[in-house]
Parts: sequence; structure tokens; C-alpha cells
Amino acid sequence: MGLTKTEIFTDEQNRLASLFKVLGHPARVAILQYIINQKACICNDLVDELGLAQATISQHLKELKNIGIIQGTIEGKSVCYCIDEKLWKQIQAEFNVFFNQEVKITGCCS
Amino acid sequence: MGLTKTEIFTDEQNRLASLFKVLGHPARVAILQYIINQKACICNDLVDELGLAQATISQHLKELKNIGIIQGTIEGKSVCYCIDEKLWKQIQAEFNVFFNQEVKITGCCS
DNA sequence: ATTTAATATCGCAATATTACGATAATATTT
DNA sequence: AAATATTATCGTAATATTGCGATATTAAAT
Repeated sequence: MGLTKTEIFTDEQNRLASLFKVLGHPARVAILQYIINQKACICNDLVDELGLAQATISQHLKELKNIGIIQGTIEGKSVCYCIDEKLWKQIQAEFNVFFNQEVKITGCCS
Repeated sequence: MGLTKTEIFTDEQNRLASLFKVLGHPARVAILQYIINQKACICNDLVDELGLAQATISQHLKELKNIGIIQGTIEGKSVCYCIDEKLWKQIQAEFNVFFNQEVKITGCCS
């Protein structure tokens, strides 16, 4: 096993889980925060900033790019990464749809 | 390797990532949605509802309990699960603190 | 006390993730 | 064109996660 049974869940559940999953690693949270704090595109200071190997950072960046939350633009021989503001807000909105469900408990817990 | 280097990240980054991670599985998203839709505590219909073995569901419930987002109360020979509304809102708030950071890009991407 | 029912835990196999060194690919600089 | 710099990809080892059957554990019901 070790294989998530995605076929038994709804698309919405799988979608939401895959977004959460990408954000579920401290390196990826740190990368996002670093880009935001620079208030600019960043072209791999990440490797110096975080204590991870270049290959590892590159891999994490790829996962973030996959969900679209960051963009990479080639600038000469380096690549500039920045937050995709539209996606950023959209993902926040998707999470809020989930969290804003009415949680009304009328049973043993109340 | 295969071991996340938590020691190089801030507590905040690790905390946030661990919350995201728990929600990063469709079964756990589905469990939460099911409990919410019942609008009541639920005492393991989950095994029938989702297509996963009892042992597997129990494991997922444990992870959700670990972050406190659900509570389990023993009711006779079964256990009732419900959302912890306070934690639910607190976790949403933590996510929003993260997402409400000012994302201002003034570089190659604008 | 025995049986029954519900849930948790253990142990394991299969797959996934994390991390990194080595190397390839790409583009600038000399 | 060769050298240099930056990033991506490949291959691989170590660890984590997922899922499940088997087996506890717990509490009610008979």
C-alpha cells in the first residue's frame, strides 16, 4: 500500500487535500514567506537563505509551481520567482470555503 | 534522508506546515466534511461511508485528534466524534494570518 | 461470565517523500 | 568557443505515509 486511494473521494476533496499537502512542508512555507518578505521577485538567494541543498530547493520550488502559487520567469542565467497574487488569493478563498462551512454540533459535544 | 529538517525552520513555519500536512489527505478532508454535514456527533458510520478499512479510518481520526480539530467522546461502546469549533476557527485564523500577508511584487513579475 | 459490538493498536508491505551529490541544460561572460 | 554561473533533472538512500489484516481493548448486552 502506501498509495492514497484518490478514486474514492470527490474531486473537491482531492483538490483541497492536494493544495494543503503542498503547503504541508516547512521548507515550502519558508520559501513562500521569504519571497513575500523580499517584496520582489527572488532569484535564488533561497539556497543561501534556507539551509538546504540547491537540488532540494529546486524540487520544492517545482511543487509550488505545480499548484501555480508561484511563477518563475527566466532572467538571463537565473530564474526569478514570485508569488502569483491571483492564485494566492484563489487558494486562500478555496480554504475559506472549506472553513466557512457551518459547524453546528448538536450532540454529545455540546 | 527522507527526513524533514525541522530544526532549520522557525516554530511558526513548522507549526503551519504541520497543520497543512494533516489536512493534506483526501480521507481526512472527507472525514471532516462528513462530520460537519451530519450536523451532529458521529459514531463511526465513517467506515461504511468512506471506502476504507476500519484500521485506516481509525488512524486518520487519530491524526485529526492530534491537532485538536476533532474531539472524541466515549459513548458506551462506541466513540462520538465532533468538530472542535474553537480549534476549527483558530486553525482557520492561523491560515488567514499566513494568507493575509501583504503580497506586493515589484520586480520581474509585474 | 460469555458473547457481541465498536474502536484502537500492532505489524507489515507497498508506495511516497525528503534530501543530496552528480550531472545535464541553459545562458551569460570572457 | 571556452569558461562560468545558475537552475533543473537524475539516481539513490533514508525515512514517512498509507492501507489493511490480525489482534487487543473496552463496554454493553445476554
